[in-house]
Amino acid sequence: MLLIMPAKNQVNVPLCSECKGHKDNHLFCNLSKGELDTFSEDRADNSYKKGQVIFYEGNRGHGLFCIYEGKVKIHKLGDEGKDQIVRFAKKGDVLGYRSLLGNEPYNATATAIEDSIICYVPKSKFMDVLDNNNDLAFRTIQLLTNDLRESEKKIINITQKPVIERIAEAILILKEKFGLKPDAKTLDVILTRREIADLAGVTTETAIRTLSDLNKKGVLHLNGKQIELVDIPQLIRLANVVD
Amino acid sequence: MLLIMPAKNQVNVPLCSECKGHKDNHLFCNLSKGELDTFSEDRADNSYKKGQVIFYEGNRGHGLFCIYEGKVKIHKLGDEGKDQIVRFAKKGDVLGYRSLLGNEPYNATATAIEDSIICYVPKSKFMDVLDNNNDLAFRTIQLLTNDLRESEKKIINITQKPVIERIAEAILILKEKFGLKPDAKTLDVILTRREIADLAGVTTETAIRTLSDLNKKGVLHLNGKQIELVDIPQLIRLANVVD
DNA sequence: TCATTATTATGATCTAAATCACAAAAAGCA
DNA sequence: TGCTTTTTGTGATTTAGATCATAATAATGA
Repeated sequence: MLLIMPAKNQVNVPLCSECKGHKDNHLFCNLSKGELDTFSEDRADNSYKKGQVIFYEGNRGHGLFCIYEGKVKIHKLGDEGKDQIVRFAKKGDVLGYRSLLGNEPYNATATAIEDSIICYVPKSKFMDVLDNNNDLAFRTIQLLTNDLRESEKKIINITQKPVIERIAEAILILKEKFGLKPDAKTLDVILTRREIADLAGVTTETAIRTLSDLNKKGVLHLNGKQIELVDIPQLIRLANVVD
Repeated sequence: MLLIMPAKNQVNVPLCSECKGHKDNHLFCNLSKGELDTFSEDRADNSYKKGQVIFYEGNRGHGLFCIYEGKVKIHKLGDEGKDQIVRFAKKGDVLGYRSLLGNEPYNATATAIEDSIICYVPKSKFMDVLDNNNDLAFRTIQLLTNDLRESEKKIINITQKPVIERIAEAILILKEKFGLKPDAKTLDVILTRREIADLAGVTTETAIRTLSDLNKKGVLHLNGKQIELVDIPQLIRLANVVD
């Protein structure tokens, strides 16, 4: 039994109002400098090593997590050790808002999949701003509708698609979320085969075999944990994405 | 090919401000009489026969549906005719808010599973109220977090549980949503075996066999489409619900 | 009312993916 | 550095549930 303790070393993170993380249609993109400064006032900036848990399913949260640097998986543990990855989060993404807003325990566990720096903003600070900012409420609704759409799509995929299509789709989900390295081919994220299996909802062995299949077919090129997308159109055809 | 045309007969439905549908923590429970009256102004009250479609996945909505009377299934059609029921709605429930808020096409199809009367409120009326009512935004967020929690739970169930547990859970979901008849035993909803299969994510044959199993085991008593819950504790144990 | 279509039911067969079992390679650690 | 643990990889076997086939029953509608 390996005991992982969260590393609570303070690190150097700019003020929320100076942070480059929230641009485009980020949850916080329309907040005023003043509102963002409120967040910084009582903020804790923690660093997490790969494998460390940010929060556990079933526990209650009292604040919001915002990823300054790094990558995180959101996953639910079933009975008998099976794990299902629900979604990923990366730099700029906000975690834990759902449990905060619904005032309910975390519905899933968040674990760093690489060394990460994650800011924690206490509930009260966020709620104060939310109460007086309709745009923030709208953007929250937007985030939730996105998550819900993806979640419902996943249900269809898992019930109605054979393994090769689910693995293909898993690879495309990773491409969508984390993008490709400068070579424009290799996925910019490192996962174990087990994690890919947990994302696609299959066993590790099946994921390994299927990836190896896609490698033989020339759709992917596997280089250890590096996954190169050789034939993206074919990958899309295989994933047979409905929407 | 059977062509079902929506029945657009006007029926007698009270003003929104007089409607008994929104109590407890209903989405509209805290709206003022004035706000509710705005909804009535431009409302259309339509009746749908069992089997008729309220809206189709992929189409765009321009308003909100509120069920005055009846029951509805929300479902997604996969390729090759397979269908997955995502959730149900009944008297008082609001439909289509997600597509409205996210400004995106319907993510699923809504079909009446019994004769229903459903009110339609145009988008503008709803948005006008939402813009000036923070409580409504909060309640919307609440609805979304609930849906999302259920959806993610469904993913775990489908990937990690054997069929008997999924069917048991499906029956419990129906009990939760539609309750029992005055006899306190029989589910207060009529579904085909195929629909129960579509809810649990299995084939019709498997659903029939599994229900028949539960019947033999004395957990359920099947009487045509009437399902009597004989041993609820055992049903819960079987469903092995995680939360 | 009878004809047609949809639904329920059950048995036989098949198969995709899980499980089991073991070895090699890689990663982590003292 | 060598030692332990984790991860990857492949083959053999099993099995849950899908698929196929066919009949009986119930619902629908002209």
